[in-house]
This record gives sequence, structure tokens and C-alpha cells, in this order.
Amino acid sequence: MTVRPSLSDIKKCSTTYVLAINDALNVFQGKWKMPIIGVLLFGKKRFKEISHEIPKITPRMLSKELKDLEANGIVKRTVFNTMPVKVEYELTESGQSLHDVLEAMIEWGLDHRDRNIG
Amino acid sequence: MTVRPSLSDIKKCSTTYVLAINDALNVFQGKWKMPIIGVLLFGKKRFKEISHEIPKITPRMLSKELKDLEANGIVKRTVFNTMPVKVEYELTESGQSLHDVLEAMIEWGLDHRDRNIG
DNA sequence: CCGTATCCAGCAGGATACTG
DNA sequence: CAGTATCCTGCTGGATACGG
Repeated sequence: MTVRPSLSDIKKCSTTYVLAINDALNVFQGKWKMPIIGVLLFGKKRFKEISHEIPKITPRMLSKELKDLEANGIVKRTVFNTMPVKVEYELTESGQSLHDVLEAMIEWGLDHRDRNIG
Repeated sequence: MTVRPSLSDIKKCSTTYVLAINDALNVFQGKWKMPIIGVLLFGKKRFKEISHEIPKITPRMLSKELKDLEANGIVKRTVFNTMPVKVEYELTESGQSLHDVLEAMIEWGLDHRDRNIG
């Protein structure tokens, strides 16, 4: 287990965390990547299943985003030579570790909506 | 304090959290918003100060992003009628509550870099 | 079932110069 | 100091149709 300075301790080296933020953003920025990761946090899924759980995503975008995520080591793709073909997507360790980020985002999203409506 | 289902409990209503994710993304998506919020988490700052702590950001982008954040209730802008003019930016309550999201992102960014290098 | 190909609009964001 | 104005490029992402 690595000991890491907390946010309030890195005041002095202010650009350090800006780089880390950019690393994170480069990986999951965009309209669809986080929703995809969110779906895959529940386990392996096939292309059609992911597509079905994310409203309005087109096959073009889903395909493209899955490739990006695979290239960044977030998602693993497995092809089964059955007939017809079966393809499964699952999160790598890196991908699974995005759980905390995603949960923080969801929590904040719900709170923010509460604040701006109720 | 509101009781909220954890990520693993909302499996059944799968689209609920997709909406929350989108709420969050709509607010802080983009190359500069999170870095700006990160800087402001350390306290009130003037335009020039923010600009100085975020490498490579142009005044055009900083101005635009600050306006967006203000419109979304994340940032508060205060003008002092001194000579020359002084303007201070600070986070609202909503903005401050992004602390957890940001810290999760930073933590993940550092870990991800470790994994892909060391 | 699991995608690709093609086309296209809109916007994010950079460069540069200028203003109250 | 705190921004605006203008111009421009490339990416993001939607629509639609087709292929292995």
C-alpha cells in the first residue's frame, strides 16, 4: 500500500496533481466512456448487452469507445469462435479501480441535482 | 444526511446512475474545468493567479470556463471596484463538494501511471 | 451477432492581437 | 489587471447504410 499525500498536502507542488487529473481525463473523457465503465463494473458483458443498457448510444460510438478503452488498458476483449460470434468485454484491474471515481461522480451528480431542484 | 443506494445496489435501475454520470460530466467535462476547480479548492484566487497555476491555459479559455462554471453554480465571482480592478473567484458549496471526485481522479491518475510505467 | 464505412455538422479549443 | 475579438483547425459524435 502506497502512502500518498492527501489533496491538502500537495499545495506546494501545485502542478503535480494537474498532471494526474489530465491522465485521468485523457482516459475517460467523452460522453460515453464513463457510462460504459459503469455498466462493465457489474461484470462481463456482450456488445449487445452494453448497447442495450446505455440509451441512445450507436454501434459506431460503442465500438469506437471500447477500442479506446482497450488501447488504454481499461477494458479486455475476448472473442469466442462460436457461431454466431460471441464477444465479451470486461474491465481490467485498472478499469475496476475506476470504481471509486465513478461512485464519487454519481454521488455528486445526485446531490447537485437535489441542490438545483429541491 | 441522505441514505443513498451504493453502486452495487442500483444494478436493477441501471439507467438511474447513467443520468447522474451525465449530470456530473456536463458540469466538469473538458480539458480545463477540473484543473481550475482543483486550484480553487485551495481558496479564493484572482484571474491571474489561476492562470499562473495552470500551465498553458490561455486567457480566452480561462475566461470561458470560469463563466461556464459560474453559470452552473460551481464558482462565485466577486468584483472589487479598486484601481486597477480586482476580481476574485471562489467555489460555491456545490463546487467544494467536488473535492471527493477530484481526489478520486487524482488518486486513480497516479496509480494508473504507476501501473503503466513501473 | 458484432461490428465498419461514409458522410457531415457543430463545437472545443489553440493562436494572436487588442481593450477598459 | 482582467479580460474580448477574431480567426481557424481538428476532433467528437450523430445518421445512415452496409459487411463478415
